[in-house]
Amino acid sequence: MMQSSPQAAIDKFWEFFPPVWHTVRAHIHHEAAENFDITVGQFHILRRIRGGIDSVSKLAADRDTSRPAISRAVDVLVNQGLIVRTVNPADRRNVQLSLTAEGQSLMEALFSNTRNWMAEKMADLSEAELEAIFVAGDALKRAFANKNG
Amino acid sequence: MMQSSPQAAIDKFWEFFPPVWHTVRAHIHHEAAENFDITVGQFHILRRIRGGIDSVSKLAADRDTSRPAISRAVDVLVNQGLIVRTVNPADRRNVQLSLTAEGQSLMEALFSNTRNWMAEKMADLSEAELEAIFVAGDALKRAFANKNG
DNA sequence: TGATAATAGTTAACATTAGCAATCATTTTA
DNA sequence: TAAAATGATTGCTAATGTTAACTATTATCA
Repeated sequence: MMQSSPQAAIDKFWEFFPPVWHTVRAHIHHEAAENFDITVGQFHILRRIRGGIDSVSKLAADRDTSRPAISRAVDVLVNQGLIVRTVNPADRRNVQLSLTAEGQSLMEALFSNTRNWMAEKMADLSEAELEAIFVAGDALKRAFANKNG
Repeated sequence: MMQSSPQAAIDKFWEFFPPVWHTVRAHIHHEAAENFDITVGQFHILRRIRGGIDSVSKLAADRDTSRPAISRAVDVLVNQGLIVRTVNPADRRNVQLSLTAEGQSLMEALFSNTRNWMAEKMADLSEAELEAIFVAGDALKRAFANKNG
């Protein structure tokens, strides 16, 4: 094959990454708004809290946004009953965020919904292609998903 | 290997796709704001115009956003001298958008900058991994990047 | 110890950007 | 030709982001 120079891989990246992410994001946007009454931004905050990113500062760092923006978004989610704030007794400045039972079941429903949709879309991928997603995913994560952005 | 079920591939997708995209987006955000004085949203509009998506309606459809939002963003870019509006003589309702010389050179500089940054990041990927990016990219594009989002 | 700095989070004021509804001009359809 | 549809823009309102200032708590260090 011998087509796989880094430059060509970068071209390929720009060919598939934005449209694929856009499609997935659009699906979540639609589902989240239509069936679960949350925005994509809220979804991504809930997703991170579910993944253990449990403070305003960590969320702000992880999303590359300001603390005030997160603080307000958290306000809304608390009022919606999806997450709770708990003061950390070990450091009373720190407010730990966690999903409520309702928040958890919402996320599980939304994830399961999205997984089913993705599984349909990926149904006719070959074994080799699925394997390539593993290899490429690990490679890209190693190359890009590290601390120094 | 035999690990490559669709379900496992979906897990992998969620493991690498958001953080990788976030890192790339953060780099562009930083470069675009710091050195070129445009926002990420503006960058993505310029990128699409550069790719031949040349009207407000097409941009709105491609970005899954409203025409008014695009129209106003275009206003800003026109005032910045990066794009021009040209009424299409064949259909005078249609306003065709194109990059000015300045817009073109800005995009070329930003792309080249980003390519260099990506090439550094991807420098130590193996030949097999680069090849996997091709296969996985085509597969994901086929699965997700089609008209019915 | 006690003053000072640093950290976590929130609030305030302001700017940007998004959305929907309505409008204008132009083209297509019946 | 009259009515419907399309492309683009503008007015108004809501959501979201940013910086600066403020409160409370913890860490530093002279």
